[in-house]
Amino acid sequence: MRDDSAKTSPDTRSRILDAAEVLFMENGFDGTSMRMITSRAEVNLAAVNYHFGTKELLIQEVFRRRLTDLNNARVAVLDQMEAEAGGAPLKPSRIVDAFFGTALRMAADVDGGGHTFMCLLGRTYTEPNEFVRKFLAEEYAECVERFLSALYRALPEVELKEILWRFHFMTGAMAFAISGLGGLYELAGLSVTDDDPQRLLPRLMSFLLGGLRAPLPGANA
Amino acid sequence: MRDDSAKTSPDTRSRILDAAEVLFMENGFDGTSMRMITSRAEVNLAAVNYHFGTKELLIQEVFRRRLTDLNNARVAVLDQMEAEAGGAPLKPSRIVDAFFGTALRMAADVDGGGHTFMCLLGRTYTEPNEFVRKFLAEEYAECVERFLSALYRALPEVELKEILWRFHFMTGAMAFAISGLGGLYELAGLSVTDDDPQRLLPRLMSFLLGGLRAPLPGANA
DNA sequence: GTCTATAGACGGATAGAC
DNA sequence: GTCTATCCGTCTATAGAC
Repeated sequence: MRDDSAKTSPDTRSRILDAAEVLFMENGFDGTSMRMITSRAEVNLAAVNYHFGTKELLIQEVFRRRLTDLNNARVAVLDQMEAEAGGAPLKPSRIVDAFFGTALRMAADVDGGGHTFMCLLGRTYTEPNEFVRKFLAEEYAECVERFLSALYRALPEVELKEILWRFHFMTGAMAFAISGLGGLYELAGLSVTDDDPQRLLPRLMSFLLGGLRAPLPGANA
Repeated sequence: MRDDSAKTSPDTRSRILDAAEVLFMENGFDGTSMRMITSRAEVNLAAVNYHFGTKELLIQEVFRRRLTDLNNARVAVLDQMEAEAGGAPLKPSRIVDAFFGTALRMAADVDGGGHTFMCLLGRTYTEPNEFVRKFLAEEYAECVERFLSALYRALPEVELKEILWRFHFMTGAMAFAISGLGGLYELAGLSVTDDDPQRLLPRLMSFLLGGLRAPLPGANA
């Protein structure tokens, strides 16, 4: 998996990452102590610092491990579609699916931890912690730029700034779709969580596309 | 303001709440210590426990102080519209504006702290902390129920469960509109934050309405 | 690589004088 | 109501034996 020259025991390292992922998702970064992580992973406390150095670096690695794959997968789908289209603009629905659908399909993988990770990611989007922010921005930069310009070619009548905003709104809707506070409705006798996960993707997709293609707000002020 | 029998100095109490609001927004609950709060508020450390008891109760009061007003304002607008309509269903756009527009107008109040609070709220939506969750659910219950049934009457051809989901997605988009990770695009030479705040409301509104009225996902499986 | 033990700072909460 | 001083627990990180 990794080509570090120092071939560490993959077991300990991965168990730490898996435990940290779950606990960060459930309790946040500050709400999760090294001791909680090591006791869940059943490794020694000092092992974390041995393998990752500091808590901050551990957090980074929790993200990097999955985010690299996710964004590579997104770009790969986009590459493929653009190659097939041969210069013609793509349909917005296919671009949206390549970005948000890929993430949602990762979130559907409950056993492999994809679901946990996407919950964590959704939560982290609104965490203004400085260093996490910086790190995510770097990890996302390439991928986001590719998708924004694909959308701009697909919707030439829409200003780039408008597309940026709508991409932002779509990200928020997706974050909530995965990790949002479903419990808000429980008191109304309703629930959003005990639903067939298979239907989430089409539900979200039609919402996102409706929003993306909505009439533009009133003329330039 | 408050009719507690113990008439405490309003100054100290409010200064603590104001300081806590900002710091919770910037650093989260676990990332904010009592000492950070009291030193920002320029009050004594023991004053927090004197006025609020525990940190948890302080957190609750930070939310309760503004959320009660916000949700009352939302319901008041809805009441007014329903009274004028005299039994006829309302336009979805007016319902959406009553709920999300009211929040966004609160978020436009930067000096009075409304902006800070809405950022905090957006962040807290994805904070799975058990007791905050419970508290928010109770605070929201009445208001959300009112708006969901108003939407259901306005869109009788849409299943209630579908409306619930779309309300959820809309909430996510709004949370990001206010407090989301705008910095994700900065590396692409773009920005979503240095924009005219006056234009946010119409931008978000057309996106939300586009999503709400989007064609329903494929037939029942 | 893995362990024990501990340093050293900081957390929430409180006792008790004024 | 406001203050100082302090209890006591937990935190991250590291030193050093094995």
